[in-house]
Amino acid sequence: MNLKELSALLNLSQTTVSRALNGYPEVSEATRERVGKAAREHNYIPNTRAQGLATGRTHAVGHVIPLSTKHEVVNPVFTDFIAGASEIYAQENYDMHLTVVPDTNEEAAYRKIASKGSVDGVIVHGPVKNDPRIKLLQSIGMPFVVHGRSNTEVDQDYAWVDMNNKRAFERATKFLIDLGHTRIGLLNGLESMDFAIRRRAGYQSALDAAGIASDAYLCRSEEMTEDYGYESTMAFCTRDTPPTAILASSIIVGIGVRRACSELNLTLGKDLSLIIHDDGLSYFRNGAAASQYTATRSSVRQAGLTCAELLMEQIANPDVPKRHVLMEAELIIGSTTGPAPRP
Amino acid sequence: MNLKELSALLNLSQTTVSRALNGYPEVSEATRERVGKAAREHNYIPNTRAQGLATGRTHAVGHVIPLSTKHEVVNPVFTDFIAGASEIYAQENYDMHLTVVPDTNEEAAYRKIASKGSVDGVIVHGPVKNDPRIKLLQSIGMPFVVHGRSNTEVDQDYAWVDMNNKRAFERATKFLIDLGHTRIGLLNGLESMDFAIRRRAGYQSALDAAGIASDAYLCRSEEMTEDYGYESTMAFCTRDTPPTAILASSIIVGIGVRRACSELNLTLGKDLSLIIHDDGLSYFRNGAAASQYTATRSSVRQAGLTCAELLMEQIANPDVPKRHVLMEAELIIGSTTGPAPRP
DNA sequence: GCAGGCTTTCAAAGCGCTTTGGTGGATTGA
DNA sequence: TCAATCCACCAAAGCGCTTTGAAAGCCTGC
Repeated sequence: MNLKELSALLNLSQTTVSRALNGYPEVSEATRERVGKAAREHNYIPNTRAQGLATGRTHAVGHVIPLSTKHEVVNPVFTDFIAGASEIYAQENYDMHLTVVPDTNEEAAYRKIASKGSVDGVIVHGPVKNDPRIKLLQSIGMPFVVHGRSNTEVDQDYAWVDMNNKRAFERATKFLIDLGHTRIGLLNGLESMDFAIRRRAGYQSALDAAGIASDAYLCRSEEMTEDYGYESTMAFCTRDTPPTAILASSIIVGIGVRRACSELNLTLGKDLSLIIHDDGLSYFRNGAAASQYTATRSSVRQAGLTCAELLMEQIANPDVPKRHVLMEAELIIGSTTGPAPRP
Repeated sequence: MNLKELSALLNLSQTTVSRALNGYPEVSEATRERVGKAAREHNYIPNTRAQGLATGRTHAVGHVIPLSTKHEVVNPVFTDFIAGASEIYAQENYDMHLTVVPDTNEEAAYRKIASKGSVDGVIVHGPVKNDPRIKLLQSIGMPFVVHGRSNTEVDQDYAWVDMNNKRAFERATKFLIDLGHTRIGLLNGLESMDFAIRRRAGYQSALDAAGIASDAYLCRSEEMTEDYGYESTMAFCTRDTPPTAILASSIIVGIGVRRACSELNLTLGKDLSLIIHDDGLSYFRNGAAASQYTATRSSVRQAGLTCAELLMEQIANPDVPKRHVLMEAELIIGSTTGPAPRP
């Protein structure tokens, strides 16, 4: 059933039917109801492509996942972000397009997305240092919101939603230092990514403030898998002077650390302290059990929701000033931290 | 830059430019090259909406996530599936649309997707028993592939890709029985879902074969979160007669079981045996470490890839007979299983 | 030298919608 | 009663592409 058929059925022009359906005032209440009823009865739904062609609006947004960050799509953090965003999309009747772009020619990919005209705006994932995509999207003139930030050298006139990564990791590190730890391992995410750079900076800043020299061996940077946590802990603990505490960039890495500990017969919070960053992942609740992790917590689902909101806002009104949202993480005290063991 | 502008620039008709770009034979090699060059130089990319309107093809597929399965989007299993599928999409230059539909009016949602005309086909996730969506999509006439199956009462003429869930869980249960276990807990997924029903059947069938009565208390059904594994194990083990073995539907549930064990000071493979189903999740490799889980293994990423392939096939040629792919799981022996402890 | 057949190009219709710019008829005010 | 206003509706253009049907130009071969 299309507009033409429906209007023929009703003995009305396409114009009138279209207006009736879209709530324009120049239609009598009587016909509006008649049209609405018929549309419902015959399951009439406007063809989005045609609608998009005519209006220039697609009612869809794109999420572009660079393949360069290895497999960001499969990152549970990404998944929870998407879930948050799609709450807004469902509500606003927007579609979500997922595009995985190979890193070979990212610029071309974004240009393509823009000229294909299949989305009204995009969310930029996994910003790196001085991310070229920002300038690119600005020049193309496509509305976008960045999940995270790029560093400050780039023109700041873009919308972003970020967590205060530096502050969170600074606090966590300081918390460990206050407990007497001096050898603190950092299992960071990929340090090509902006968030990881900031976390590293926070960690470093707390060490500096306490006058503790940092040990390059204790700082690792990888994709945040369970295995990464496991392998790193195993490597750390077969060393002469293992760290007495570890800061892990994700609960998933933390799970790997825990597995290594149980294999090595170390008790978390006693033999080894652990603080994780808790994104509030739906499948990995860091609840109030005896084994709760000490954590910096900030909901990535909420971040997704906020990003989507900002994007909707920008699409609706492109001239609105670009907003920035910086979320602070809470510090949750669990059972995985304790005073540094005496040597 | 659009077709009109481009053809004006080249002093050619839109027809010729379009044909040149789409590889039609009735264009001289000379002009084809001239057109191709100009298109590249001016970053001309056809507008998908217009192309879609004209051809009836969108070059996009839809993944519809029922919200009824609580939050399937955030299920890491889903995520890995998507990653596999998008490999094919990237290769075939297809877009992926993600739609989260509230379970209130699923039928309407699918109809809507069909008439909106924004996708050429869909992948059906999380089929339940006697899933109404199958009949619906068949009647609408939209190409689709089901990840999983619905039970056999439904007309079988549809394409699906599934893992042999029954067989896998039957083998795993038998493996435990052979080790002397008789009280075997089952931490199943949501038993509204087809896959969970089959797993349950496999479990039951092995018990029956061994003449072991099943204990309703030992069978649980929930969303496969880490917490579910943890809580269930805690509940089991504060009982008079706890199970000596557990079968968990996902590595994530298994991780929760392990956490509970370390909290309860139980050694996996000695005090409690555990077999998980391992979907081969990218962020949770069940590698060859000392703590490797005994598992039934089948790559969900591969399943995603295969689903996408079948869908492409069907879109290209709707009259092709519907294919079914049934993947067998391997049984991997790790360190989390051992003989049943003597009472 | 010209009908017939190729090759290469084009104008125009159409995909399903929105939107512009009317039009005809009822209603109002003097 | 007639011009001025409104109201409710409509025909047609246009969004950017593909595709049909036709035509122009160039070879053939008799």
